[in-house]
Amino acid sequence: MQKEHNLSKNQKIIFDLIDKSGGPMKAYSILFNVQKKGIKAPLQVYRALDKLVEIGKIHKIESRNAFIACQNSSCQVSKATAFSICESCENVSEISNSKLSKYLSNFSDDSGMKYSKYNLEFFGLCKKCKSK
Amino acid sequence: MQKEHNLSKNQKIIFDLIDKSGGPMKAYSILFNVQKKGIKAPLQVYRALDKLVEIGKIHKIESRNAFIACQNSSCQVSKATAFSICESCENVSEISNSKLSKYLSNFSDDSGMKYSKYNLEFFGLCKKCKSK
DNA sequence: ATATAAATGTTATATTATTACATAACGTTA
DNA sequence: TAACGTTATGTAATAATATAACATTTATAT
Repeated sequence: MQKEHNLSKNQKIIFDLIDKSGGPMKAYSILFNVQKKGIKAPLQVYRALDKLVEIGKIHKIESRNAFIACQNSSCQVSKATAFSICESCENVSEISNSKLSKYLSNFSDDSGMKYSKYNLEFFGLCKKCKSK
Repeated sequence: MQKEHNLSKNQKIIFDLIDKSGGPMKAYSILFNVQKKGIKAPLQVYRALDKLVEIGKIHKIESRNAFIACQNSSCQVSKATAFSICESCENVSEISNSKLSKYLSNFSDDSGMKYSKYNLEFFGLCKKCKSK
């Protein structure tokens, strides 16, 4: 069970925006969209994003410098994330596949390193783009 | 068998630097280091980096905005990459584990999307940092 | 030789993210 | 409720990462 976090004002505004957008959003696009709500500076956005990432409400798509709302209600606070990214339309969706997450969470190689976190990004063409 | 690529002058200079460094390097640190060799502008660095990534001689560590020489002689031109990253000392190494790469290369979910590429980054503490 | 593609050089600028510092709101517990 | 510590906010400046646009040169393949 995930801990309830009471989002602050800025955190709520920014989370709602990302969540409603249904896809990944970039920090300065978020900034532009929330200026009418009084959030005027990049740092205000980045601080909210940092917190939202920390508590697992959003994830950063590293290869795109963009942020997406967590689509996985049982998300383990961003410790194990996987995304599929269409290289044509840039659609992103979160993969929740228990076999995959088990496999990766338990993965260990011969380095003797124990991994506490991973992020996986798959790339390809989505159905729509493939059929064009 | 990997195709031989004849690196251009700038590409060679930049690849050699990254390769000799033994770890990930950031673009502007590369720029600083090659200025004595006549490479003066960011774009010259980024162009060489783009090409080196394209042909699989280096990989980008997305979560760190850094570039590392491919440590895997049989690397499939950057279509399938996995790294382990120490969150304390920032040491990065490329994971080459055939089971893992087979598993991920063949992975497909119920989206009907066929993935042509993936990048996986594991995070944790390396042996040295763990024992501190 | 000549056409074509690839690489280079240069300037300017766009995009992404953080530092530093001051203030306000919130939550606890004495 | 007052005092304290923590978290969040506001604001300005700047650092770090990356690309656009354009001119020229070098390499490669007929």
